[in-house]
Amino acid sequence: MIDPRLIREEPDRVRAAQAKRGLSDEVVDRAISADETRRAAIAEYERLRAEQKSLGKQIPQAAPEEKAALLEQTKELAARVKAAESAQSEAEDLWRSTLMEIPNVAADEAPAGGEDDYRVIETIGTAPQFDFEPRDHVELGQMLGAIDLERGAKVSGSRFYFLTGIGAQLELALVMMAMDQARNAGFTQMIAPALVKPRAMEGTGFLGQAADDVYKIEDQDLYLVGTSEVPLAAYHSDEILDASSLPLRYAAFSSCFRKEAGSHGKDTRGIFRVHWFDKVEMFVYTTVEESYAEHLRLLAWEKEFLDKLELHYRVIDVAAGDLGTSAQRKYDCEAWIASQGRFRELTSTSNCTDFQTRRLDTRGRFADGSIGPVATLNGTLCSINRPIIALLETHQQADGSVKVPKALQPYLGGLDLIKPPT
RNA sequence: GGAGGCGUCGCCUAGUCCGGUCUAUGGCGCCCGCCUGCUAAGCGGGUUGAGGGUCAAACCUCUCGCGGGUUCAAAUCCCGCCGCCUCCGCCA
Repeated sequence: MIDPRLIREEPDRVRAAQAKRGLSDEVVDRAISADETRRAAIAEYERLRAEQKSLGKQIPQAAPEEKAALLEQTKELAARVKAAESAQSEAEDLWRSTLMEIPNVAADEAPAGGEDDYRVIETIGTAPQFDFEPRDHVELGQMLGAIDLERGAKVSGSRFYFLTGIGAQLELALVMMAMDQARNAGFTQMIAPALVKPRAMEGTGFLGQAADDVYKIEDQDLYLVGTSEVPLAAYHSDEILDASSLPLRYAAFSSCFRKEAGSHGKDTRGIFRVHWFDKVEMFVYTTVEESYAEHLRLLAWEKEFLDKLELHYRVIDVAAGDLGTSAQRKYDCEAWIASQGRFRELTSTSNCTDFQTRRLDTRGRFADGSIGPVATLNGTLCSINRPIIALLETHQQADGSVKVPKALQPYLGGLDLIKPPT
């Protein structure tokens, strides 16, 4: 949720932000009028309620002959208070739900426009050159006994898979490498629940435009998370954090589930776009002022991880219209996927400023004793599947074997070359 | 899943049976001040959060796990839910 004061004090800034994302600004006018209605309703209710309270106080001391008249009066007033109260809460609900429709105000620096309007910030390394016909990860995964797609489909349906043998080892190695890196950088390691209550989903902004992508548990008020950003953002909900403890840096491992509705026919081959995968995610609580610098640090940690995997990748500044509800700015790291001849998203880091914390009621108590908003940021450290794809395709050899990047070798028991099982 | 107990302003706690003066008691911690060469002790004051209102204030409203109900009036009575604890059952 954006700062309600923005609507009242700088509505034009919000209108401009909507336009930058390619959204209509009529919601701004609705929010302004909902705010006015709400404040009028509050004033009316509070006026009646104050009257009711003061009359109520007179009743115990009232002389018996006055009592009946007083009771009559207060009884009538009670009905009006009740009506005013429900009018007030109705106005409050409308105001809140209108505000909730408004996504975070994109950073001035974020490019305007949609998915294709990103700006390339930098490109690292060069595309691998092969003196043979390179295989894609599906073929390599099969040759190496690492990925079993047929049985994944048999057991769970399309966009499911088993990681087998060296594939399973690769996941564990990547997870450990990511977790070690995070811990060394001062993150607290976490294993987070993959099922959450509506509050957590709503609070992180995933029940808005992304709702179609979210699995809901039948007959229960629980959702499967698409990222551990969700449980981590809700982790400190309803809390006031001591600002001197900031930044709070968490690195969580969890499974992630996505319906991938609306992407039928897209990336159907292999394990690039799947309904379930595991991920190590960085999540930070910090001050709004520090969040911009922290965002660059998260990006640096993502790059460090990709560097260790010796991948060719680029960093893009995602355009406003493609930011998602909560983000103020987002950088994606896209690795070169040889079989596709293009860069594809492997990791992503977002600065959500105080958008999520406002919804989830997480605040900070600062050195001067004041209480105010704090910011959240998230960043993928390792999304497992896609790094495996990039790894296999980038480091493949003519015979189908795959070189293991130096940094990953210790996590595979010193293995430097993955060979097809004999 | 069954039975019982509990949930009060950072922590502990009084109040709940018997509704109104609860504007929620006291202690700890914390903050400010006084005092004392320093420190400690002592003394005095402050200390939930949100919203409305205002130039700022004053002031007002809400907040005793959450939601509803009864009532002129609810921490207190009634109903539902959630969480925690104990025991039993089941289970990885």
